[in-house]
Amino acid sequence: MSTSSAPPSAKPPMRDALVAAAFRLFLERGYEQTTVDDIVALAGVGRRSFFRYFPSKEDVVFPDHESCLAEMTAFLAEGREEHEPVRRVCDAARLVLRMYAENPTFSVQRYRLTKEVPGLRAYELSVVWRYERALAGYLRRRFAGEPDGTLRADVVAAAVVAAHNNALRSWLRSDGRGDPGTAVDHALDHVQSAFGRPRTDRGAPQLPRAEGPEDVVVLVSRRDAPLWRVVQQLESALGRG
Amino acid sequence: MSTSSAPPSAKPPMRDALVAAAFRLFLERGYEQTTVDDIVALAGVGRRSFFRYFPSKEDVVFPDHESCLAEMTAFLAEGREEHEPVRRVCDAARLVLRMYAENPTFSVQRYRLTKEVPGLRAYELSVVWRYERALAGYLRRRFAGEPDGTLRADVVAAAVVAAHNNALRSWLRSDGRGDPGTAVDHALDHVQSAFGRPRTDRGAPQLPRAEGPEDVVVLVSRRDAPLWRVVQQLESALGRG
DNA sequence: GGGCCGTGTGGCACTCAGTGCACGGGCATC
DNA sequence: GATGCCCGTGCACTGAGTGCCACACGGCCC
Repeated sequence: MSTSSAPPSAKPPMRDALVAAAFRLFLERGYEQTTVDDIVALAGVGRRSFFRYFPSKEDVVFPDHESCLAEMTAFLAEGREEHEPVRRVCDAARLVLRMYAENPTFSVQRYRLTKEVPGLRAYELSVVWRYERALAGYLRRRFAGEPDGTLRADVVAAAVVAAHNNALRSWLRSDGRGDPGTAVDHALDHVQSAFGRPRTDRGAPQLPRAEGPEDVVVLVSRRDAPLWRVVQQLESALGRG
Repeated sequence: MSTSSAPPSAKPPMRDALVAAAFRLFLERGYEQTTVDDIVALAGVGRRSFFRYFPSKEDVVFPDHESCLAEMTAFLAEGREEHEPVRRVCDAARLVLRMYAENPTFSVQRYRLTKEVPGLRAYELSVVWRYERALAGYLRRRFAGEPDGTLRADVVAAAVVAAHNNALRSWLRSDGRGDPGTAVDHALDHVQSAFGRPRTDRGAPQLPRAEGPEDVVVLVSRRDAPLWRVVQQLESALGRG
């Protein structure tokens, strides 16, 4: 029952006690109405110890993001060349979803807090920003050399984060009922179909082969037609999106 | 010459004096090494007056974003049905660029500050977030009723902001030399070509007319070819991108 | 002119987040 | 048992932000 026999990433019970005490007070009297002294009094520890575990009062609301960010960084670092870049960052975003889905009630409580308290919202933004920069950094490396590589990397990273958050928030608004996975998959598919450029064509292309005339599309367009319309017609001609 | 005759948004000179004093100190000894007492001492005003004009120490670094946000909100509110939505939010983003471009040296100084100081970075994120929510709110209204309308709205807004910031930051890194407009236009074109689906086709399309065979492009593609490659070929065939 | 406002400003005291530092107690090692 | 170390604690301090009151200035009515 003791946690003292787990050398790697042993969870200090004190940390968890602080988080529990903090959330109890935050929920019953609000974040700003709760002082750090209140928290440590309820947890039965010294005030100084709070700041040993959490650099700031806001950090106690997001106790697991630091490790999740490290997990995402590792996941992106171990990415191989054969991974399609956009697909890879979508999978990385799913790591964050998994963390939220592991503790639905906790996630919903935190969501309600961050929605109400401006300071927590700002803090969450800086956390999300670090995720986004991790994704963008990975994409920049993968797109290196391509024209507008960094631009595309930044835009795709932002789109992936936005899609992920859109689905995540809608799940959180529903009190964490149901499976958030399918909604996030759908949202990320949306982004992937808009941006996904398989890079596998440099190695083993695996491009599906045309097998007959019915697999060929001929598009006739005016040169000065708006590109969006051409793409729109092209999409419907190809039977997509 | 007096400002007493301008009831709406009359600029108190005290506000400007505080901003000037603050930046002088921030630049010469750093943001965190400068206290609010230092600022008010240099500006020759009382400490209490500082917090009359700026709700927090961070606000003095972004003295014009509040009005710019109001400007953007008004710009989006006056948007007509005939405006293509994605195009409209791109134009709204250009309002922010214009604000930065109006004071290049100030913008560059602020950029250096926000890059170094984590607290300012977090504050800037919350400002950018409000811009993004304004854009997303507009798009949600325009996409209302469409399947995945809110998802598309959030993703497009995030992409527009990311593209804008990508170009803006590269301009800021170059010490504000040159014209940021073309880079931002290019970045936003990138987003528009990925997402732009004009709705004008319900009204008067105004499609340009082809005038001869040299204005016609014929593209032959396999039906199962990756869309991105087809678009790429299409772009070069049309002489764009 | 002498009161009566509303507004802008300064001063003061206070709360609270966050930090530096030094102390004390367990705990392993030699 | 002495040494060093890690962890938790108490204390004093800085600095941001707030509430409250006093004061000065200008107009306005009586």
